[in-house]
Amino acid sequence: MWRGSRKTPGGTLFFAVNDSSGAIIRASFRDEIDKSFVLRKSSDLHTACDRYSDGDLNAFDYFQVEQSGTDFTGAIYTHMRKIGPGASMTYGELARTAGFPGAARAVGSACARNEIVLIVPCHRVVAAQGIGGYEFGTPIKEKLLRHEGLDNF
DNA sequence: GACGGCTCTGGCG
DNA sequence: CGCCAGAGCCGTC
Repeated sequence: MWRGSRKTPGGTLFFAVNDSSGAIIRASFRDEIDKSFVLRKSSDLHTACDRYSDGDLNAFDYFQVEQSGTDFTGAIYTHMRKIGPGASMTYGELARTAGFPGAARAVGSACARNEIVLIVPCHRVVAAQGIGGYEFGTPIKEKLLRHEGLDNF
């Protein structure tokens, strides 16, 4: 495992990657990565962050992710990654799309437990009435959405 | 049981 | 319209 960090429009993103699989296992706007992991200052993920910041909003598309969870959260995260940049979906819509109609609230919980922020774009999931909540504060969520071209929040 | 990044309805101004 | 209870709803711990 190795770790790294890079500045993004949402603040500094701290991440961890599994070197055997190459998959991202953690990404957060808080520095909560295991310090025993080797620190890397550059990688394709670092460059992807730079590209994303420069406007290449699909820069994370190719990256593999590994995240523990249940069948439910797995389905939610999978369908979450299908929400393209510049788009958004409500908690209820995502629930229905993933095959769990009526589970809007549970989707909120799944978003809150997402351990690979930004790459798994939980910030694109909004409430039916407004922007909805965010683990690191709605201002950051708003900045990200704005960066992706959604000014209506 | 209890608790969340929810949602819809109904009332009130 | 907008704002504020109230009451369901669903998966987790």
